[in-house]
Amino acid sequence: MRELSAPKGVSEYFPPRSQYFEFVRETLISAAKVSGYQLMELPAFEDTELFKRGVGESTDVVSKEMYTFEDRGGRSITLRPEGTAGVMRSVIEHNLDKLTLPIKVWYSGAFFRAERPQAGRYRQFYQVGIEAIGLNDPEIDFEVIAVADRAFKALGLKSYRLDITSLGDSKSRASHRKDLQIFLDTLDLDEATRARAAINPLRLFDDKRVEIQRVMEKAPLLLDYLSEESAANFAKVQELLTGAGIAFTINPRMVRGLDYYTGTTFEFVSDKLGAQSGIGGGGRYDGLMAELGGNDLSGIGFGLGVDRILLACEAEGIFDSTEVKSELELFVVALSSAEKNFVAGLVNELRNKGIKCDMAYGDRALKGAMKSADKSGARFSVVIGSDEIETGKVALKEMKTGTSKEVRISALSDEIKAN
RNA sequence: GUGGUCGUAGCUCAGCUGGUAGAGCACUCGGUUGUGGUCCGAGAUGUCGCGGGUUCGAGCCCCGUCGAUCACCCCA
Repeated sequence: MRELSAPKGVSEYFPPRSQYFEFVRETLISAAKVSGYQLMELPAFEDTELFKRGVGESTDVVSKEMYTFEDRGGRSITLRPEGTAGVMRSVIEHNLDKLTLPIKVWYSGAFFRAERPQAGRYRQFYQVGIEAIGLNDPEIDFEVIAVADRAFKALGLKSYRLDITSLGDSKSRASHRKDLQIFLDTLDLDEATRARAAINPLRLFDDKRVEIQRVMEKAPLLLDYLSEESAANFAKVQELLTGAGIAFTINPRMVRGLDYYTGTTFEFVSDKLGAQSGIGGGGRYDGLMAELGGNDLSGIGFGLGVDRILLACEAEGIFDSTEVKSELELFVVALSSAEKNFVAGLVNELRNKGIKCDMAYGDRALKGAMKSADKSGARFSVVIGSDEIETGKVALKEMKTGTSKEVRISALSDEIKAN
């Protein structure tokens, strides 16, 4: 048994798999950037109060999954369990809402939830998210969903679906909640289920037990209680999605875990994963900013789970066909220890010119050095002995074909760039 | 927080009804003088998760503990 090991439930990415993680994360970020979103780099921990007020004390995330501790000044600090609340806090704090609206930002980083780990669920996990704040319009709802969809398509994902619904405005929700409560009172539910319903009656729509699902088929749906304006907005979002060729399913039984969602709400689900199949989700949040003490601006955003998306990519075999390695261009081998210094200098110079290259370290025999050249994945290799240093010419060998070509050392970088 | 399964070399695992450990892959070196990917040969590596107990004797049985994993709750 090792003395030290990683804390329970954290994900770690190291070579060679880390390159796929990086590829996934960068692809997700690119989709946000190409749509005009700008970076917001925020702290990984915040005042505990922010999440209690922002995410909602009735949620499981806040009531039992937060990493909360007291710092040396006696302040209650919490490692961020999600990204939206922190973005809102920063926008309010720095008066970003005085700028042109909407504010469009993206973020990426680690998030923390003290849950029991399982496939695709970690205590520290990675998300890429975007927020568009200060505009309540179907076209921005559509844009946000389209950013996520574009990201998934860019990765080459196929086996995923998009569920959407609308939670309407506060009036729609209030009247629905009343009717739903009356309906639930007619049911014979066990205590645990009843307790869950008391916190958020919508939760029952998401229950995995078939008995509950069957009973809930007759329950009143929030979608039928939408105000005229909400319904019109939702219809417009659907129209835009359809026009863009983005397939979706209206799922009136969809339930999200965070309290702040209103209006358009959506979820991307992969069917190649286990129980934790949600690869991203988000929605509109009308009252959040005001709740946190800012102007009453509406916003919409999403969070995408980088860990789960990586898992989904692997499950779909995407990396079998896609080349994601940032390929090393050249591997330099010194024939003997006499040429070591020359090689170190040459490699350093080539790197200055932007050539991705590496060399054989230590005192390995030529065969061993060539083996590491092979494993490095470099496109070309060069062996340098006293002859090469004397003539200034080397045999530039293309590893895949095994053929080589005589090149002047001074022309190496140009030759490699040209190929 | 609850439940199932599992914990043997770097990795994947084998180890029959208890008699003090193996395979494949990977790794290092070599197969005569400066070239990798195939092939052949040689070599190194384990307090069998940890702590107790039963036994003449435990990797194998019992208890505890830690960890991993999957599922529930919930969620990215």
